[in-house]
Amino acid sequence: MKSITLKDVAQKAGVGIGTASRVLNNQEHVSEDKRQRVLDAIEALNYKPDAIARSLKTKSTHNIGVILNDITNPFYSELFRGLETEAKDSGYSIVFVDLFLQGDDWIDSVLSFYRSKVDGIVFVGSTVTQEILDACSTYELPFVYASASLDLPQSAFKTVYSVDIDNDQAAYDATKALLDLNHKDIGLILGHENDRNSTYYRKMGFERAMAEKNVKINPDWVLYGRFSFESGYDAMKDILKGQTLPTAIFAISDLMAIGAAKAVLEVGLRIPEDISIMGFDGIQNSIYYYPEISTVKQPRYEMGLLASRKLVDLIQGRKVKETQTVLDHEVILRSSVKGI
Amino acid sequence: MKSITLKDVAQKAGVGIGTASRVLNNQEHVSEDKRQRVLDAIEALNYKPDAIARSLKTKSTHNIGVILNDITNPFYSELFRGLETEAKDSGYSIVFVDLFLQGDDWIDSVLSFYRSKVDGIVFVGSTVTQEILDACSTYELPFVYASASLDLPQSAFKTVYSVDIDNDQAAYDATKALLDLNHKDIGLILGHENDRNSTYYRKMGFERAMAEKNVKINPDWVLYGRFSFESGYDAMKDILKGQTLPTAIFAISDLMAIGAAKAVLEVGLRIPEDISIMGFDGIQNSIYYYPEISTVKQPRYEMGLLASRKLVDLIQGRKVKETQTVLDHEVILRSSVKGI
DNA sequence: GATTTTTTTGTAAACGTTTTCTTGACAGCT
DNA sequence: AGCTGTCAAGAAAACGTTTACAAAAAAATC
Repeated sequence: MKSITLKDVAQKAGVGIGTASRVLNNQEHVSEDKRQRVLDAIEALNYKPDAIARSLKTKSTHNIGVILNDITNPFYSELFRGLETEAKDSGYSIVFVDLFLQGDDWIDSVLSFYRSKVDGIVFVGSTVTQEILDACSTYELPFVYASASLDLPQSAFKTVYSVDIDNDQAAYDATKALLDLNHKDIGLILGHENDRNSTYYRKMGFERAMAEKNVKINPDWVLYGRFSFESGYDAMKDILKGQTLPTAIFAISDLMAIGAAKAVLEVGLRIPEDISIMGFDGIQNSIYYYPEISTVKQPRYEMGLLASRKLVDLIQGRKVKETQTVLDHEVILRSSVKGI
Repeated sequence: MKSITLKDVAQKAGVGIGTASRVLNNQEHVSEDKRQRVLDAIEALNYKPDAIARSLKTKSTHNIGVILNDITNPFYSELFRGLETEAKDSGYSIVFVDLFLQGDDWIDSVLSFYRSKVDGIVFVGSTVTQEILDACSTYELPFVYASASLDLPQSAFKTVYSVDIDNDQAAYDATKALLDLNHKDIGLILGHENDRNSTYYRKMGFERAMAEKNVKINPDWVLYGRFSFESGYDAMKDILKGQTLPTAIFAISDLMAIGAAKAVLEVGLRIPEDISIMGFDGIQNSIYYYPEISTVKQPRYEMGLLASRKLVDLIQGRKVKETQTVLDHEVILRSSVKGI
């Protein structure tokens, strides 16, 4: 079963292969007469151009590589949806890698993307490191960061395109919301300990808000997790073992907030009467928990969409207006939080 | 910046391009001497073979297309993880399409996969239709269904490879568990109404268990949702409006079960004292809800893994032992359920 | 009507591999 | 020494496009 090529089309239409190609990519310099003949032939033979052969010539696969750490985390899957939809609309396909089970080796994935010849890469939720920058630069791969913080000397930033919220400010706002409700004993559940990404900046925002009101931070109530249900649950268990308890918990992911909430309820304490819970991300889940989890909502779909759009602009050599896009966040108070 | 090709390598090594290629794909018939020279040249030049050019010759991209309906649904994202990991381990990359926002047009995606020349396709959660079968057959694309039911005359099945649980039996078992706890007034929250996929079979299992115990089904308590939190919540709201209430709810996804649970708690009823809740899928979420949601656990990671493995076997022309693989499910009773 | 300019067209050369052929070398036989 | 068979290796064709180039045709100019 031989597949039909452009040569067949040209033959059938009685034109040269060059002309057929020009019609296919509707370029100029072809008479109306022949154009129609070629179009008819394409139709008649049900010809579909071979993307591989085309890529070989044009050096463009119309594939975008996406690397992220945990597609199972609703925040990422919702962001990813934005990415995918927008990419599709621009005529690009997504080649996907989840690093969760494959060691956190971002560089290796970049290499593998280079080998498979994607047109560009979106890094989701990764810290920007010099190493990654270098890799992308040697391979001449355009790239965009989504939901990622920039852990580099300011000078290196110029070339780095990203879409994110202001994590410091967002955490500040959330903490402030709790403080405004007269909470002073606030626990903090963070992400990965050595992470210079969101964990780092949200911690800063928390500390800033606390300092501003001259509220002491109890180090026993500041714990590190891994953004997951489980880690939030475990962290809260630890806190609950202590002599004194906080009146509010700020977990920097909704998943951890839900895990923490479960731990609270399990020991017979009430939310929000005994302990208020504040999450982060604004995933669907947070509304459907009972009680509803207060949160800092990130525009995750839009974040993915913009990252995609930015990368496509970069790939196609269009001028990109903003290098770093900072989207708005929103503190949403729900029944998991009450004042004292 | 010119990229280095095999020709450069051959030149540097002082051999013909054919020999260089043979070394690259470590084939036979090349002397140890030259082999080493070529290897050195590859190393020295940091040569990376061009996947596109290779694909053009070999007619194989080492890409696998995956189509699913909602990556945001944890059941799918967890299954997807299995898929992705296993594919990667076999040297394949995943090209991903989520149909959620793009109309449920599976055929269109098949066409687009054909154009982009994937080596095979995994359909996740789709009903097997003749249309899809035909499309894959005309395009000569190997494919595997994961978590999908087969809505076709038996004769057509022979060619269809799939990995799933026995949905009818699983729903039967879950229902039976409730019946064994003396529940008789059981509500059922299903998926999409006209779906001939899991909704259909799980409904059958439910009815079978009820019939077996001669328990009447109250049609007011049988509602259709869309597998999401929201639809479960809405369905439960409807049920709660009625004069009489069921003592147990069986929702055929954990997301809907959680949505339903929220509706129950919201009106001041208790779980499980007033109403027991049973979900389906066994996602992480179900454990971290409070109270913990009982469920029918599907081996979703394994399901993805096996689907991947099966497809790769198919692509590489290996003999595949089972056409239809049926994995074990497990009814897990947790605190959302109690007897009466 | 001859010349120039512009447009259309087909041919052929890429793109970077794999693979088929052919040749050459070398060893193992009589 | 001649013959045969095996193996190594280079040259060249192929994969299906795009595109540069040159030739031909058409249109425009004088």
